[in-house]
Amino acid sequence: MVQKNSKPPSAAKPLAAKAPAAPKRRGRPRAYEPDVALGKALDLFRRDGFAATSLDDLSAATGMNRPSLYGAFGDKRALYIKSYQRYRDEARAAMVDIFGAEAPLRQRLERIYKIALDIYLSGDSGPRGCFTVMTAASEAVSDPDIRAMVLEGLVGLDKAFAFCFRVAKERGELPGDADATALAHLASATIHTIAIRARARVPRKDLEAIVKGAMDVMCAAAAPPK
Amino acid sequence: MVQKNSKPPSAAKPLAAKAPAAPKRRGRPRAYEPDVALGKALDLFRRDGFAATSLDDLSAATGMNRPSLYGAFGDKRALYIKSYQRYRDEARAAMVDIFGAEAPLRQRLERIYKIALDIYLSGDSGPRGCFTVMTAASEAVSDPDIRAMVLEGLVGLDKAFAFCFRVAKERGELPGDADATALAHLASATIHTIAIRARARVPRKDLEAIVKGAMDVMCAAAAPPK
DNA sequence: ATTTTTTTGTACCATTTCGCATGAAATCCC
DNA sequence: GGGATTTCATGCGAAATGGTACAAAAAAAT
Repeated sequence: MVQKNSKPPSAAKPLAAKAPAAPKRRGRPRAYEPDVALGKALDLFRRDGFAATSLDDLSAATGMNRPSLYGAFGDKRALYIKSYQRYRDEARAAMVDIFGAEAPLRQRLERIYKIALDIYLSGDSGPRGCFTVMTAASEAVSDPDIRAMVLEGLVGLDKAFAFCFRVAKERGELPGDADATALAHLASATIHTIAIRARARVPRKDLEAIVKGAMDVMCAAAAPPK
Repeated sequence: MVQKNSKPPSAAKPLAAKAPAAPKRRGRPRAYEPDVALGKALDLFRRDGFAATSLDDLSAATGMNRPSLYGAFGDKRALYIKSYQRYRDEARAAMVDIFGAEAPLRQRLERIYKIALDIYLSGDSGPRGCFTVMTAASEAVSDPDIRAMVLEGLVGLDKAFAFCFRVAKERGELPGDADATALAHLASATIHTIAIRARARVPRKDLEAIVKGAMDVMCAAAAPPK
């Protein structure tokens, strides 16, 4: 029941850093690091989904006993939501720089998909896929709050890609009549398809081939076939 | 505990129709129609996934009590697999004619996506998405047999689309240097993305717009921009 | 009518699940 | 040190879960 792997989560609260070192809390010190515990919970939820992940599993994985879990995160649903928020924050953080970068379109796409593959294929017990896709496909999507988060994640990705393609058009990397929105949806669809295939244990090499083919088509308008 | 909605499943065993009417079984007649029961089970699994669907739910939905369920289909996992097989059979049957049709590429794609949307958006309690995607995203994918089925479903769709695009190339609807495999993966990806978005309750109109944009891009090579 | 065969319906079992109550433990403040 | 405060750890309990035993029921075969 002791937390191993207490790697500092790199940035618990990057902004408005109150209490940077030791806030000197009053009672018994907690035996867990909320951030790493949430990470473990996220890992479990990603692997097994909401319903198939029990509090016992979560307790074992986080090193927290059930009452501590409950006190720290609330009930299972709340923990799931917090896990999902953390996932989105991390994924967004990993991609936001690239989406806003100055590099040419093709290069940005390559970087985005590389990160996506890294995220989807990591995991000790098999590839983990995309949590947004997992959640959308699970029964959790019947929960309006969770569904709203899924929708937000989906359109957020669409918008980021659309921004990319719009910038590329302005730079002349794509012809003026290219449909940035349609290309963005295709780019998102490629994200989704590799997330799904990763879960089915399609090897990375194959996924990379799919990504490459998709990029070729999406960037094709840049170099008209004739 | 009585099965309503005993609509004839249109074709229980279309081929090799043994015992067409009354095989005169020997014991007490069963109070359920295996085909409609399996359909109900499929509906439940599609809505809630494997883990969140209990035998009580299945029993209530099928009108069969638990021992009958067990006797007819085996345990929960076996029932899930049978449900998935049925789904795949139906989806394949709905699409196979179109994939092999003589119509021009664009028209065939339109028809395929129309059917996909019909499948994914139907359901009394919300859109149901694609069972293959659902299964891939669920914990059921850790089961090797189920994973193999998922993989088969994914590559089956890829191949069907690839065939479409290859035929289109031969007919001159696409330039000779078009990458049929890459286009097929994009076509599958479009299927996947609308399945996911349907679960998030994106309205049909929006999904149709996504499909249209994707088709425009995929068929773009047919009419080179210049 | 009796037997045989198949299915139904009820009830049950062992296990798991989620959530919480309760008391012990560890730390800070005085 | 004593009290206050926060957390840990054990474990309970009610409900749900997957699966099954067993007898009654319904039909055909004899």
